[in-house]
Amino acid sequence: MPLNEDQLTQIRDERKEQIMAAGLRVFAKRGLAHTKMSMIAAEAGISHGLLYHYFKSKDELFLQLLQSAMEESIAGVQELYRLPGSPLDKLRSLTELILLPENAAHFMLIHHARTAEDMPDKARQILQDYSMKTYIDQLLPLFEEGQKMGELVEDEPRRLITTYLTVLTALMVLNTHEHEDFRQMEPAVLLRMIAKPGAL
Amino acid sequence: MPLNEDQLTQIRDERKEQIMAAGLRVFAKRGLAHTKMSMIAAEAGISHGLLYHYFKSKDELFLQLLQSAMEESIAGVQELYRLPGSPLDKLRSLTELILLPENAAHFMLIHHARTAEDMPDKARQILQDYSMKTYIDQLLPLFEEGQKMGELVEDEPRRLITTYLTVLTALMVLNTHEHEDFRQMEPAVLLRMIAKPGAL
DNA sequence: GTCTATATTAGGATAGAC
DNA sequence: GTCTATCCTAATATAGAC
Repeated sequence: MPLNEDQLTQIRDERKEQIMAAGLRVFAKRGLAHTKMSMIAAEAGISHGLLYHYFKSKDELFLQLLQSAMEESIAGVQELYRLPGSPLDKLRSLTELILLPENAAHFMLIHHARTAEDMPDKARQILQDYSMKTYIDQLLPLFEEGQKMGELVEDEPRRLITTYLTVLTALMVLNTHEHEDFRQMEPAVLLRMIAKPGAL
Repeated sequence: MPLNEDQLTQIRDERKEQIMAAGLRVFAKRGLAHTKMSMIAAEAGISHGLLYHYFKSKDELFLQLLQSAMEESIAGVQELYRLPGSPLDKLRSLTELILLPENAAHFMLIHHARTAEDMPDKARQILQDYSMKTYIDQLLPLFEEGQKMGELVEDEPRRLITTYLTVLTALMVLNTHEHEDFRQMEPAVLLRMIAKPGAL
């Protein structure tokens, strides 16, 4: 018996999800240029040609993944404000969140988009839409409150946020390549950069 | 009049240096797989074919560059002991050294070797020869002295060194892509991770 | 919807002229 | 010692069979 409209739609949606999950894993590990479509096809367990049935090109697949990775990372920061605890507690949560291995693939994808030399213009556009400034603006109230409460050092807040985010960003990149030389960071050590000594 | 033996040797040495300098710049930026031999030739201002006259293959050129980058980074750490000042002063110098833009290319080359998926076995061998353990062993006396003097926190020293080097390594990678979003780190902020509050 | 050819181009490596 | 022309493989993308 033939498949009806709904069943076909469902198959298509499932396939697309399956391809995007596979694409995220492979792109995160190897970057855009060095990922072959055949790798993604193999990772997703489908044929090479079918990939092109769902995504017009390698770039298009990458761009869709980048867009959703950016959206999720912004949403992650916004979530902080809904957590209980002091500003320092929330920043500890942020630190843990960023260092979580499950999240590494998203961050790595963004890293590749930021650093690869031959990114399509569309990718640069997406990166600009969610620049560091976006994150700083979101975190500013939290840092200012932490300083008022005496939990955080007195440095100029935007500057302090940039510094801390830079370190976290750097670590999440390293974090992806689970290299035995580099240890899993303890949030407490990192927080010493921004917290008043007594507050930890 | 024909060139004599010495002059030919000199031309060859100069060319080789010229190629290696160009190769370092391009490999550091783009990695092994994504660097085309034609890019290095263009950067060095010579033809594609001449490159192969001096280096058997792309891999061979990369491996020679990796080897010397590793040797120089180890030598840099050893230099610390010849500097004047307290252990904390020396660690401040190390931090500055690692964050220096002039050194970024070397570190980036090593980073690519560590993270790319398709590195030749020879590269993995070189990386093992100069693993994190090498650096830790070199820095251990310095950290122990710093702890004895009350300048550094009391954590287990090898663990503390690993943590600090991991952060520095992560930053030097980010440092390479001079991205306006990420600010140049101030050593003082980073040193808060390892120094006793009073010592800074 | 899915697969197996196939066209096409890019890039590593070599050969041979100068 | 240096360059240009060429070979050859790998990988993106498409066409067409099922």
